[in-house]
Amino acid sequence: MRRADEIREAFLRYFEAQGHTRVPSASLVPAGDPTLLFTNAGMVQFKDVFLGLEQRSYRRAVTVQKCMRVSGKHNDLENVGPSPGHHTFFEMLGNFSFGDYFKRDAVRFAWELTTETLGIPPDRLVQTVLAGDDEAVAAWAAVGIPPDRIVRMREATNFWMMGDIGPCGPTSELHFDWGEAACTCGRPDCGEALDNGCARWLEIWNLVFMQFDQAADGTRTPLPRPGVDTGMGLERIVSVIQGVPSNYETDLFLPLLDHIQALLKHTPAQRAQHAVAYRVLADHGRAMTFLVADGVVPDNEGRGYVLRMIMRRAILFARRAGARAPVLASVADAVVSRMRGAYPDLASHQPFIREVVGAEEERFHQTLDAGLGRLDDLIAETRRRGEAVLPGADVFRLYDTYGFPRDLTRDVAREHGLEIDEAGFDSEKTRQQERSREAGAFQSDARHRGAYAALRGAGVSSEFVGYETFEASGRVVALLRAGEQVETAAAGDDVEVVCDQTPFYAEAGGQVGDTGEIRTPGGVVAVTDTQRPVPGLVVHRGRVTGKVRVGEPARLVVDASRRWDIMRNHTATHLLHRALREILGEHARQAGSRVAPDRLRFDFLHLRPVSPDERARLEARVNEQVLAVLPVRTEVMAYKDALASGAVALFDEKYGDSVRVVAIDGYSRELCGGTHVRSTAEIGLFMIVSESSVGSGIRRIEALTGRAAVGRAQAIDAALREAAGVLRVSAEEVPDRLRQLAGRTRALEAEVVSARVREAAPDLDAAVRAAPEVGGVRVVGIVTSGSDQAALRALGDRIKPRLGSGVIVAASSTNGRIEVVVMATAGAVARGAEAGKVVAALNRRLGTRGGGRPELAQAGGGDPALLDAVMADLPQLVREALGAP
RNA sequence: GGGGACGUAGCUCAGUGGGAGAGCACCUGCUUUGCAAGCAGGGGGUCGCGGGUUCGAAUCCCGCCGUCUCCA
Repeated sequence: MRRADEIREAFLRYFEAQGHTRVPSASLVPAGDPTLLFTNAGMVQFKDVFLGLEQRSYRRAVTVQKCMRVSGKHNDLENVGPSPGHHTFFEMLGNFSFGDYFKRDAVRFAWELTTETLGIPPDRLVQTVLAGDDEAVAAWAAVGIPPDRIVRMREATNFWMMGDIGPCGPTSELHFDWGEAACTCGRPDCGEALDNGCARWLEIWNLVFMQFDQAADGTRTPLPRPGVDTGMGLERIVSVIQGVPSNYETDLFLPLLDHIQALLKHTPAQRAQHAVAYRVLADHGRAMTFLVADGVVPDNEGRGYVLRMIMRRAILFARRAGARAPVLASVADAVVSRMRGAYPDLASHQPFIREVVGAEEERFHQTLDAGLGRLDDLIAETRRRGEAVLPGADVFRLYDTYGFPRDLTRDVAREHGLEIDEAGFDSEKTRQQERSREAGAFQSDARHRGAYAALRGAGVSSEFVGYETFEASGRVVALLRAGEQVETAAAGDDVEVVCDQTPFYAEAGGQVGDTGEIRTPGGVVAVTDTQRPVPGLVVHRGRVTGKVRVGEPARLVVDASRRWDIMRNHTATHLLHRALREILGEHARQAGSRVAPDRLRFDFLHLRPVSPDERARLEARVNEQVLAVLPVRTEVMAYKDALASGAVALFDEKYGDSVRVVAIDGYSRELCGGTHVRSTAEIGLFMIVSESSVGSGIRRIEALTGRAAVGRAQAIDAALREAAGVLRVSAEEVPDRLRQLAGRTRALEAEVVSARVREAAPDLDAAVRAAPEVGGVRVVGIVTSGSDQAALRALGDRIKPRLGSGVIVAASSTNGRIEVVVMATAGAVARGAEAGKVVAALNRRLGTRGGGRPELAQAGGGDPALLDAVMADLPQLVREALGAP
């Protein structure tokens, strides 16, 4: 038996021996590809190469690619666990030809590798081709497979397309025959040709021959330089070679299953009983570990949401298998120790993985606890109604709004002898799905790149010379107006200009595009933005004055002071990245950035807010590097050499085989195509202006450098001086003085209320003594000025105990309007003297508006001039309120 | 991208247009010295932020921010 690690390495070595370049696995997060949630095949990182948009220094490549598949026609999350061969995360072995070898060699390599290197008996392998692909049949014949043994299939299984349009072609598949005993379909003619899902036949390798370019109308034209893209699932080939029918019985998974058994303290019998849960934990554990290592953190949308779903599913299965304590962090440890040999960066991210995973597991338990509480209420209510089924809408709300899983609801309901309305739940869920689908989904970006891809295909390209200079001479090689190629552009036109060389930096890696001017003999284009829609093509966007023509010489001049601001911010971004990892921990990797002239924005992985102390240390640390006057150097080297030298690569960026490294002497090394100052001293000053959250697990820092930082420092200083002047203290004393004043203001406000009450106090006793009685209810009226409703309430509260039983009307004329509070004691209310009724009567006389409850009512507005007369007439008013004559 | 819920004292939360609350925690005193001690008193709040409606908004409406959650 051969170990999976050996098989993986044997694959890479075989193709290296055949002249292939070993290319590292790309991140699970596809670089700059909004059409794809995760890298789901080996060819993803070569997509632009196949599309002819990108050149590599090699024409043959071999990879072991990390892949995620969570949804699609062949793979739904529900299958993972019950099925022995489905995974969310897997490794794809692949070899690629970019216009180099084609069918004959691809077939020969596949045959040699499987039968000789891996030693699979030839008679256990079955070949399929697309019906009519004689070239493929001939290729197999060349390695000794009789054409009558080759299975011809339809386009549905043996034709591959990247999307609606673009490269596509026939495929040839290699299937493994587990033998008659493995047959599950039971048909006498059981064979691969039936394509009926029989377990006897296992697809192990798919060879894609990229032969055509499909247009939007469905027509296919032959590609000038056809290529090859193959994919073989590592887990499957290992199961074949190790002779086990389930991927989970290979040495890729057994150590994980053993670890889980120890974690759950299960006997072998219990392990067998919970086989599905074990598979789910092992599979999802791998997916989760690799995703977090690639910078994905649990979230409520996009990739992070998929990660969360996977983790929660794993936790639920663990619970079902008897787990009562957190398990995921421990599973992640097992994955790291099993896979760190092939993926060394797993180990360096282990602390962060543990933290992310542990926090998510804890959060899910909170969600479950909260949901259980709501479910208890729901069950009690259903029983009270004498029903035996929980309504589908309620069960769905529990799931949709509170994240409480349907399966758990069912389990708990059954413990109480109740069922759930499954059909009702389903129809609610269907409705929600329809709503969401209508709102749109991911869309392809292939179309709008069409015009640029055509230019590139016609041999148009631009060389960037802006690392060394802000000005250059070139020639206008293309003009676009409204997306169409034109020969000339006149004054006022908004155009896109392409020149053969340019000092303008096109927006990339978070750095914004340059602005400036392009001068030609006949006119000038004021450039407001620079973009690179496809590799190798720089597009200047701007408005024409005069006239511009294709073929004219051009002088390209970048707005230098703006570019300097950008360069200061970009170099500062690198310093900040390094400082973050020093101070917060190595997990604090970049998750996005924007480098503009007026500020820089930097997003990074971190699970907590950055404390004021950490923020101050970050700022100080970056400024230390500025003051150290460190030289900034760039060099171009091979990708793997750059990584070996310790350069930081970003997981959401895409790199060719040759990369540029920006090194800040002795402090930071990053792969980066951006523009930088020559020495950190040129940054001048670095200042953090804000720290915030942009989603779970990701924080954002915004900062300034150079001119902007100085301007801000001056503005803050001026504001502080002004405040100090107003407060008549030194700048340092401002915070203490403000605290003191705020406290004093609060005390004074309280004082005013009690003073008003006290002031009125001598009158209170008199007023109470003089209070007339109307219909058995004593009536106290009191008028002040300048009191708000809170003060009037306080006044009423003082009168109440002296009165015993009765109605109190406290009024005030304040700021040209009346404020009234009416209180009625319980006894008065019992006799019909409700505060609300009294206020209603007052409203009629005073023009105030308001109301309230029987014990307390308030009103305001009205005409203060009427107040005294009306208050004198209070007894009559109360009489009306009582309904007496 | 679409939907739902939540945001009130340090914590957990109640409060559906009329006086900002409870439990726990904290402070003081008394009592008691035995397991979540008791009693009395007290401090602590921009009711997420900003608009609007209203005589009056924690409460209703709009926008924003944040958190949770489902779907794509």
